[in-house]
Amino acid sequence: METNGAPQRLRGATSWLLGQTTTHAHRLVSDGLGAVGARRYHYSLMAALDEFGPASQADLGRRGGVDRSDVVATVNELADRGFVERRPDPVDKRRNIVTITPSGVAHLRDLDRVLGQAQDALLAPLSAAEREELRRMLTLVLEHHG
Amino acid sequence: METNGAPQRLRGATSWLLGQTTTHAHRLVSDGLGAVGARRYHYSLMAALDEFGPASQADLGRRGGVDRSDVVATVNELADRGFVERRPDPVDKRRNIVTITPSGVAHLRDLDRVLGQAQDALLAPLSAAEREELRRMLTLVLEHHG
DNA sequence: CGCATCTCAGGGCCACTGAGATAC
DNA sequence: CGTATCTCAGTGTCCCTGAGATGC
Repeated sequence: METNGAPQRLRGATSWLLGQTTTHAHRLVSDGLGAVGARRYHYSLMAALDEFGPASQADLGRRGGVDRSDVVATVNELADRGFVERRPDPVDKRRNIVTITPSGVAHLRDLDRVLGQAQDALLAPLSAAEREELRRMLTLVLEHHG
Repeated sequence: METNGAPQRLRGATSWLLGQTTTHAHRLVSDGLGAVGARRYHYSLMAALDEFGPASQADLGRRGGVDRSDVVATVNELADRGFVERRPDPVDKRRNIVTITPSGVAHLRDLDRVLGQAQDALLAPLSAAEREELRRMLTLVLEHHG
């Protein structure tokens, strides 16, 4: 990632800077998650389950920002490893209710630790105040487009 | 992109915010570029050519942050559309020298305009001072990891 | 009926790896 | 010899679309 020698056009473009920064973030996060056999979708879905409780796959995808189509495969993987359970909703037979297991909760805590480390590594050159300011600005942008 | 209802774990994680913001940036940029038949790699390589002049494909990839393998396909596409020329280096026969054409320069200006609009749309909720601060912090992070 | 859900198949972009041929 | 370049083939993640089957 040769950012120092990059063209001025790119170095001055915030959208490019965002992309490059996210590439670093992806690498740090994916490496960390990969070391415990996980991917980003795993974390998104388990975090949503942990915070909001059992949910249908459609709700799960909406809350975690994961596409309906990818929810299927991700829940398959999580269920294979015993981190979630998928069972039909007795009330609405279209739905599968997904529940996080105790083993899944433990795994989620591992992922929290891994992601915390990745984030510290990523934002190392920023002070605590700067990190908060960055978080605030990104949130502002997201809310504007949400 | 249901960011408002997302789990607190995600909303508070800068790496996730970065990813979400970049997703929006990607969409805006890709839509804009797609409307003129381009992709991000096209812009990276042509910007590098315009700023640094003709270069071998390896140098081009390093400057534009594009993998050696993707440079080949991208230069193919750009050459097919007449935006760059690829000819063997008479001095070092391993190399292909890639040159941007006048038509390529004109196309690059189109892309500049398109990307400027995309960036304005992305950063709409931020003041000029905030945008500069964001740019500064991202640059800081990139330099730290570069 | 319209609408939602789950599932499968597949595409597109981006980032990358490995290997081979060629030339320095 | 080791190193560098170009090219091709292929992998993996993420994000998305379309369509079918089922049930509300």
